[in-house]
Amino acid sequence: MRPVALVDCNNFYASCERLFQPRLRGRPVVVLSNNDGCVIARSNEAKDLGIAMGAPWHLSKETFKRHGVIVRSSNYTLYGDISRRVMRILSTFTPDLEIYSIDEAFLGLDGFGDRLEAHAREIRRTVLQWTGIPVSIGIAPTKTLAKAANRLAKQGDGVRLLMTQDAQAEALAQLKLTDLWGVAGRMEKRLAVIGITTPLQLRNADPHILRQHAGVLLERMALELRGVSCVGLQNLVPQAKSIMCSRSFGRAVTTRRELEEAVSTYAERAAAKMRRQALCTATVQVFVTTNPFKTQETQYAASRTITLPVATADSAKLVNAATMALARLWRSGVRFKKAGVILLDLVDQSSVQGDLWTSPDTPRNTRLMQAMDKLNALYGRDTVTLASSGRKVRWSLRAEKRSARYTTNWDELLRVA
DNA sequence: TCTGGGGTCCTAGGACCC
DNA sequence: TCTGGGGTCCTAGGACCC
Repeated sequence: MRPVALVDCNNFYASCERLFQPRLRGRPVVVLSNNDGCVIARSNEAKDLGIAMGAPWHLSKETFKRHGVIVRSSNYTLYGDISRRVMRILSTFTPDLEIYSIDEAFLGLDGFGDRLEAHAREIRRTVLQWTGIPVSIGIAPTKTLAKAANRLAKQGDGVRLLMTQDAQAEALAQLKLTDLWGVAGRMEKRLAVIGITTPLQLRNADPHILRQHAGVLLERMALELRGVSCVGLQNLVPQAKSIMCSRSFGRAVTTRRELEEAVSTYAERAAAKMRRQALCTATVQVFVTTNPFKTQETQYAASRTITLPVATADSAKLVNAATMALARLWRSGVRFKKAGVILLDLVDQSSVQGDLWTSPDTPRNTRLMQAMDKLNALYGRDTVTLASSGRKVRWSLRAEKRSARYTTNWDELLRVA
């Protein structure tokens, strides 16, 4: 049985804010989302006041004031920086580290025998001492159980082991279904239909019945709750599969021009983020929604996907595609509240290459520069590399998974472009 | 007036092909 | 009047996570 630890920073954003402002310690602190829209982090004191995750600020301002709640706008640059420091420390404790989110990591802890708990306490002490961030650690044979252990660790003294069947059963008996990793409101209702209302019932349920009525994820979860590991540790950071940029509007948008401007900006930002990861794509999706909180207003939510003939990392082409997708979503008279652009089917720019033959009549350097110019125009600046031998120029870009083709035929390349 | 943003995975159903 | 069936691919949408 290979023990897995989940290390989770307590109230991460709120703890980060406290690092540099000691006066925040011991007081209720909340951190707000992007446009100071809603609560995305709470200190324990704020939780004790009953402030809910996701609570809209404009509805709770008065209550916050009354209780002396300290409110901060979010500072993602700071949180990212502190996160990297915490993760670096964790990486010194094990070679098996999976950074799961900005404030959580799974650690493989093989070979510690009965010193597991002492080791966990050492990790906890070190992170706190070196960064000032308090963490909780749950240890179990599977990730799902480690998650549950972590939740109980937070209620206790910061470390919780669930390495035996007895300990696991006792722990699951203390939790609600929705405390489990992967069960939220909708799934809770679906499980209730087949008579499952507690984590222990889920653990003991027939996996085949679960798969039929609640999907393959729940089947896997039941196995994980029994201590059968189905979700392995990933210590390599996987390549992104999609990159998104989206925003809610401060007020409803009703003109096509405004909506187009917003979507163009998002497409550019998403493309820039994609290039930073040396990826490119042929698939651009745009989505729009009305304000779901205004239930008396007519609701509209839709998305459209455009597939380009060739993959690219070039902003202009992606913006163009996004605009085309938006044209199919536009409806006059609709009060748009949010829009976004998602780049899908991302692939490595360097994973595709091709050969082209240049004219022997021009000097080699000129030929290369001409080739580079053409490829840059096609795929976006700095996304193409060339290597030449004789008249042959090998260019590298990216492979396209489904829809985009690549070709070494200049005419077709230019026509497509 | 004011309710986040960035992801992953799964599935239902339509299009299309033979 | 009767009006295939099976397979794959793709899209949109749902559910969940932090």
